Amino acid sequence: MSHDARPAQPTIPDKPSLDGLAERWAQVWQEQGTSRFDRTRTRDEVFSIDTPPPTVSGSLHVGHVFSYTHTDLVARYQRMAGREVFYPMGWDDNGLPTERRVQNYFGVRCDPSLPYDTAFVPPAEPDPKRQLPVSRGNFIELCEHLTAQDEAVFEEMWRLVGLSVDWSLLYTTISDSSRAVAQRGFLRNLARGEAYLDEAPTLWDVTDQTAIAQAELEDRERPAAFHRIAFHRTDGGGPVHIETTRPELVPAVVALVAHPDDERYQPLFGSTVRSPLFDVEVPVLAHPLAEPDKGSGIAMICTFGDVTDVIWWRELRLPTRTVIGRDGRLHRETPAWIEGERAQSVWNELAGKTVFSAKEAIVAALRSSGDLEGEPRPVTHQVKFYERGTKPLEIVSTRQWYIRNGGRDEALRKELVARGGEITWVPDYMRHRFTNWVEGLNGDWLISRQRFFGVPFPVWYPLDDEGEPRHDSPITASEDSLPVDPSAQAPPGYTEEQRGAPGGFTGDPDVMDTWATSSLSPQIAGRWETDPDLFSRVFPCDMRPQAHDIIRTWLFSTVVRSHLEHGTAPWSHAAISGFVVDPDRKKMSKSKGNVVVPREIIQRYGSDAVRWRAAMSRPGTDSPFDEAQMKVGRRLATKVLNASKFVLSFGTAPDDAAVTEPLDRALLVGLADVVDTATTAFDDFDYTRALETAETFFWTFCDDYLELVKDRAYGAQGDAAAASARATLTTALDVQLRLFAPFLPFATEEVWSWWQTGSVHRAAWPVATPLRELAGGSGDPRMLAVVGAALAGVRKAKSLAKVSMRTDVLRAVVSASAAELELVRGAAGDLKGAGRIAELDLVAGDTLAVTDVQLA
RNA sequence: GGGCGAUUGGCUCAGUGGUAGAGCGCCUCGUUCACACCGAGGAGGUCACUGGUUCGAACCCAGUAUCGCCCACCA
Repeated sequence: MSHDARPAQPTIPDKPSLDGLAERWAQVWQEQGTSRFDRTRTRDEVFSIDTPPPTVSGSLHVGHVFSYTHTDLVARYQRMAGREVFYPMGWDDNGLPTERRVQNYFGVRCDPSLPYDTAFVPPAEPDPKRQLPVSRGNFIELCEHLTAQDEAVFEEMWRLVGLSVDWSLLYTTISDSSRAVAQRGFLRNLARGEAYLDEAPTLWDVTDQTAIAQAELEDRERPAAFHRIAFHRTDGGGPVHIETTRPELVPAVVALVAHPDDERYQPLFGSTVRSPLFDVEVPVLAHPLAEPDKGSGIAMICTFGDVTDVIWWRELRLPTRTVIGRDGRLHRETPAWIEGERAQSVWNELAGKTVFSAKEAIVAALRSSGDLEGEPRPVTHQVKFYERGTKPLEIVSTRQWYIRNGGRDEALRKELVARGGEITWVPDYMRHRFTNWVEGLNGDWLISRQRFFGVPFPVWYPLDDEGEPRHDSPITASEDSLPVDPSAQAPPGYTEEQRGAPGGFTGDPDVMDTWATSSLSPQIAGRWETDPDLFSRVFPCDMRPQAHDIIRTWLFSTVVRSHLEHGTAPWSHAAISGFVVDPDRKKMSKSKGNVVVPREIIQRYGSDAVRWRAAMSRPGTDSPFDEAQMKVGRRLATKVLNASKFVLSFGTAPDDAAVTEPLDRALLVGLADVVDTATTAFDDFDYTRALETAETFFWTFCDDYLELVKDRAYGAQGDAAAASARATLTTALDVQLRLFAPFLPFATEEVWSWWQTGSVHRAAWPVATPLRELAGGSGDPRMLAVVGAALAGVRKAKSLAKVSMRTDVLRAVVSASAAELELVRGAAGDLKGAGRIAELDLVAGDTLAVTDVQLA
């Protein structure tokens, strides 16, 4: 309250400006530790936020700015409301995106077989077509070098946007402590049997040459063609035609399959057929997944053309005949099951070719052998891609690490759905995305990646007498040795000389997927197991803010890890942001070229304006980018500066000044209601409603209240009436600045500095009761609206007469109901002053109207 | 195929049972005594459609259509 404040000598600029405010105040907040977390506060006093660590290898677009601003709005509110806010920032710098950026930026690629080169310097002019092979150690150094640069740019942006994070809590996902957390989490999973190694068909990206998890898939439409191909019955019957979009997989066929009820094929069940060109004998089998109305109703099962093949292969216990390698090309060697001169010569045409070229070659061969019936029939179908990839995924059989996530376990799946149910979702309907995803899982979580810049698995494998690794008995690192790098350190009980030697050991060559680390962000930020005191004060967290696109990845995997390790949901609230989409409502993406660069927008309109626009997009809702909206936010921020300057120009009232005038009391009571509404809204994470409420009131305050009382505040109605106005003005300003502080941190802090001490962001969130008390327990909140309407009537008369608003009015008549007239009468002096009305008559009427306006 | 959301003035969106709202844009006028990064006033909508419930429906129920997003084992 202004009564408590001890205003410093106000130093108000003649022409207040938004320019440069962000840079100036961001600097001050940093120096004064305005957002510093006090870790001595108890858990119930703390509001902890599990901030999304942005991927630093990309560039920030305006959607990131909006989403992170949403978090900051809540953080600033909670801090003012008295909670000690734990608000860290993290950089997600490990993983494939960083590797790709390094490959392109420096023109290199990682070759783990090379030795570390201490004198290595990256090529001066990277040749994108000819990537220079570098050792794993040099490659990782380049990753670290480039991410450090990127992170500095990100941090500068966040300061400019005004995120009130405690930068002393900054973490990176590739740091020693994050690697230790990820490895510890993994070792715990392994010890409890939740992590396991399995050799299985795996979705494989042939470009990056790594396994991919279900959560990273996306379907894309691709043109394809059905090829109708003849298989030959071994009992001498006529040909059996299958239709396939992948004729290049004919050499990988292991069976044909039709629906058990399909009468057309029932006679064939149990018999065998021979594949065209290769003459490989395969059984004809029945399985309910085969759909009679698809293609010819009978399909060839290959190892592996798609995920259905994998299911058939597994359930029908079929052999494995892989023809596509990890590089996406057909094997160079002739597979063992391909025998005979003709089969061999066909294979020679395919060997080493890409899937695309092999398809052309085999179609030509099928056509000349007469096994292709008719012409291929073009279709469009959905093909699985790695979400960051450019080529369709293949399925290859590999040994990978998995973590149980309910994908193969009904009981665990139910537990995880229940955990999701414990979380308060903002908005609530987002919980369906979570449930939907969990219930649709069809396998465990594949966490290993055949890459380099990531967290290594803290395990080694003993080598048998032939030097072959024994994957069934991994040697694990001890927790106190973490982080470890099994490619550079020997396991307990071995020496480095035994690496690779028979009877010795070999390190696990893989790294964990990014999500296997970032799913532990609460544990990383809260320093799990290395600082139990801190962890107990921040975990489980109060809030997980994030966008809706990564519910299936980051949100879900965090729930999995927390459930398995701690037996709890990781947070009480999940606040889901929407996207900023382009004006055509398409998602912004670099490839579409519709990305809005935040720096330019911030420079043009200012940080507060951009934050205002972010706050106007409600949780979970996508909103189109519209530059015109930024102007509205800028106008508000400017108005705050100018109106504040005006209010303060009246001077503050004496401490014992009483608010006596009915209009002043009405304003305070109305403001008290606004405070209640905004507080409730913020408690529900509904920052948009909090802003709208405060903003609507503020414009009424400026347009009507300020106009009505300024004469009185100057002293036109005597000292007591002036003191009442001044006390109301300063109190209302003080409260409104605090209401706006989360949204417009820079403009409000600037004004605050003119007349208050300390930061507005460490001031208390306003409460309603003192406002109502200052209003003397009375005050009719309708009064301002009614008197404002009467003033509008006078303005309208002047507007219609096309005269200045400053034109004097000789006489005006206000007609209204008795109750309304009573309200107008209470502020008649103010109304006459604001309208420049000499004589004001009040007469009874049905609805409020201003008539008989006689202009001078 | 399953799920979720949306459909209100030219645009972006509030409004969850009681006489259609805001901002932007548009039109008119004013203005340098807080604010031209300004002020005042105005025009503009049968609330996607069809039924139902109700004294009363933008709002509740059932269905339809269109759009968007998420998910799915489409050879």
